[in-house]
Amino acid sequence: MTVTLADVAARARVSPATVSRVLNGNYPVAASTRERVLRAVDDLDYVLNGPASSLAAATSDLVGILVNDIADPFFGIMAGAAQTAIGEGASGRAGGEKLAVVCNTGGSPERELTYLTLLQRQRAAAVVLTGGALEDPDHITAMTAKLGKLADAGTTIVLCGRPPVPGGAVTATLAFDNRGGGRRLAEHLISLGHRRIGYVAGPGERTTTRHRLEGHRAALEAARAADAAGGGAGAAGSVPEDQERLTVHGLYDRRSGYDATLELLRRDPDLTAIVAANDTVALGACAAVRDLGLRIPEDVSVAGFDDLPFSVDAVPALTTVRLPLYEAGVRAGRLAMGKEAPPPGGIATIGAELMARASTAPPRKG
Amino acid sequence: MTVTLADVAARARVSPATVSRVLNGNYPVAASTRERVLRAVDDLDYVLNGPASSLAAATSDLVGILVNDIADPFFGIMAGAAQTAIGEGASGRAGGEKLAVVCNTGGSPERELTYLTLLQRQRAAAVVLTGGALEDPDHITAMTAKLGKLADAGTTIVLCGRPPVPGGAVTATLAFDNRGGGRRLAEHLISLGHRRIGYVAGPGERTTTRHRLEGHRAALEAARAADAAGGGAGAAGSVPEDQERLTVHGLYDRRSGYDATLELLRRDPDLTAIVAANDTVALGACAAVRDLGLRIPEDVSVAGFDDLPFSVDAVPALTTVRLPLYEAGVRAGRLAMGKEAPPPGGIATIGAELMARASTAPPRKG
DNA sequence: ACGGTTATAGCAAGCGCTTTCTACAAGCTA
DNA sequence: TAGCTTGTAGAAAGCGCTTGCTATAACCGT
Repeated sequence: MTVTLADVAARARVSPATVSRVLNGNYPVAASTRERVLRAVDDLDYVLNGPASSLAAATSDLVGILVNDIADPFFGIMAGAAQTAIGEGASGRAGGEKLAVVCNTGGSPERELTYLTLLQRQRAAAVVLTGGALEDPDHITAMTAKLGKLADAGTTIVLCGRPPVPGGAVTATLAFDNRGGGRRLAEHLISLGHRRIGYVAGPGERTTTRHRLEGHRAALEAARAADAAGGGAGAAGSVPEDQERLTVHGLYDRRSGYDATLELLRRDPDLTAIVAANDTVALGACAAVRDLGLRIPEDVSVAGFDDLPFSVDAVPALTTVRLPLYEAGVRAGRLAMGKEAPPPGGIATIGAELMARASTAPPRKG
Repeated sequence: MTVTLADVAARARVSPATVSRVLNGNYPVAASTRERVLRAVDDLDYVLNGPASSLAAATSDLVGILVNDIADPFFGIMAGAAQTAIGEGASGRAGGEKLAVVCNTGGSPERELTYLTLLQRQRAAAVVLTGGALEDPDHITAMTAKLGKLADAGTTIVLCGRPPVPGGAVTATLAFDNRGGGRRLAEHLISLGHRRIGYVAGPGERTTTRHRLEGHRAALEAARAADAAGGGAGAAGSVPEDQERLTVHGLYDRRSGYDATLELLRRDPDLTAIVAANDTVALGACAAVRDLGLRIPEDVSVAGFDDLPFSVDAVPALTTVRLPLYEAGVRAGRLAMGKEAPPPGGIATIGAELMARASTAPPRKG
């Protein structure tokens, strides 16, 4: 049968209690005894029974990291960083190691809740939620309740790249400045002279989508006002009134970017720029623009969001908004482990930086 | 305090045993009783104590999926597919749900073993190992031993995209035909007329790297023989003897591709094609080729491996070798859950398909 | 109407660990 | 030397669940 604590104790000629204390390192044990125990552990090739340990201690070493789409490097980078931050610094022995695991919700609210229940069931030590949240009221209610229960059970909760949740259950929130990013990207295009800008948005019910779009619209609004104040239209006409018409929602994948871009350019062939929900979508947008026989950026500028690793290698290199995904992931991991104090108010906003590259340029003269 | 099975039992006016049996659905319970229990569960908002359950049942509902690099879509796609396959088909109630989690080893052998120990400790129901294995003898020994112990403890082990492991501990192996893929890619270039082909390999100690390279070399060897038989050099000279000189090892990232390509073209400016370890590396290779003022594919053809989603949008579209990552992941997940019978001999080889696109073309004459 | 099935449900013994409380030596102080 | 504190280790009571075995009705054929 499998080796148990008692077996180790017998071999080391100590009590099970002593073995437990050596393994957990939370109680003074004489050096000689410790050594004897450790040798017995090695000799017998003992592996702690996690469930038994968790049952007795009423907590486990499981840390869950929830992501919307594990195949998307946006999440992969954050999750990997968090997992690294959680795993490292584990004291060599059985003590410190946490089991940092990532759970892929696929963007489904049901699976998100299921995973949280499963983690709750395992008495997870901490949970990190990444990516934009769904804005469905029922889901928000359910999530708030679930997070509250997790917090009550002693689970640390950290949000990474997702807006704050009311209720005090969350230990720390790292929110991305998606509004600011959207705004800066639009301002960049405006300053280049663009006024008719198509927008390929992500799923409409996600906070990330909404915030980026809000920033975008705000910048356009400001430009319209400025143009009006400056006495009429800008370099390339004026900002269209009906922004809804220049917006198409899709998923965060290439195909959506392709289809939406075709649709946008059909609706308004005079668009001089396309802003995409993220870099993957932007790639699809580029393909669509090219398939229409247009050049980037001479005929149409294209911009993305996230600055994923492949974006700099796109041709032309993609103008995008950089989010410090890795750094945010590391910080989230550290916060989940209590290795770092939460920011004041529990909330920190993480900046989004414009990366102006070759895929955007001034529009051709009318 | 937290609600326990006993609380539910009391409220439903049954014994704890009955509640357990309702929840697990592995024992006949009268419909009326079941309903009463289920209502009590809902009323009290009861969540099973996983550790207690696992301790008593000597098994858990944890399924671990190990990946080398979670930020790489290659792994993300497989892991996501496996997770989906494992999660779905869970009978609605507390019964079937497995907690499918992915663990990021970062390619480190130590972390790989650590994760396996952690999963062993949790009495994981199954483990899926993805990606190429390390060829270090010590690590192989340690892994074989560890997998043996896991198997002894009743954990199902499935390999996905990794060569078979001797010893019988593994339930099923899905091996990618990396050799065949490497060969077909080289044959494609050879048939286009290329003879001096640079190779940007992955980390030398990985099976995937070695197999792809072996396929590549075999095709070149065959071409050399054919050229000789056919009376001399082919369209663009003959296949160089010293293939080592045309091979540079790096990591699976863009930077490695960039650096290695500069190095290759420095060593031999007459190269007419570059084969990269994977698509990400190929992107870096493309950037290097361009920075040297050369055109793709007119001056230098470039090819990748994996057919990641962004590859079709590269400019020019990347010639690559498609691996059915999603399908393989699903199958691995189903095998891990015992939803599918293992292939004969426990091993299935998964084909690799050449995707000839615009980044490869015949070399310019002489 | 009665022994024998069959369908349900309860009893109680663990599963392997953690941790409180207690016990025992030593090493001090006074 | 008596009486403490301090350092170290053991005894034992659970943690909350599963499951083999047992008990009780209800039901059957004859």
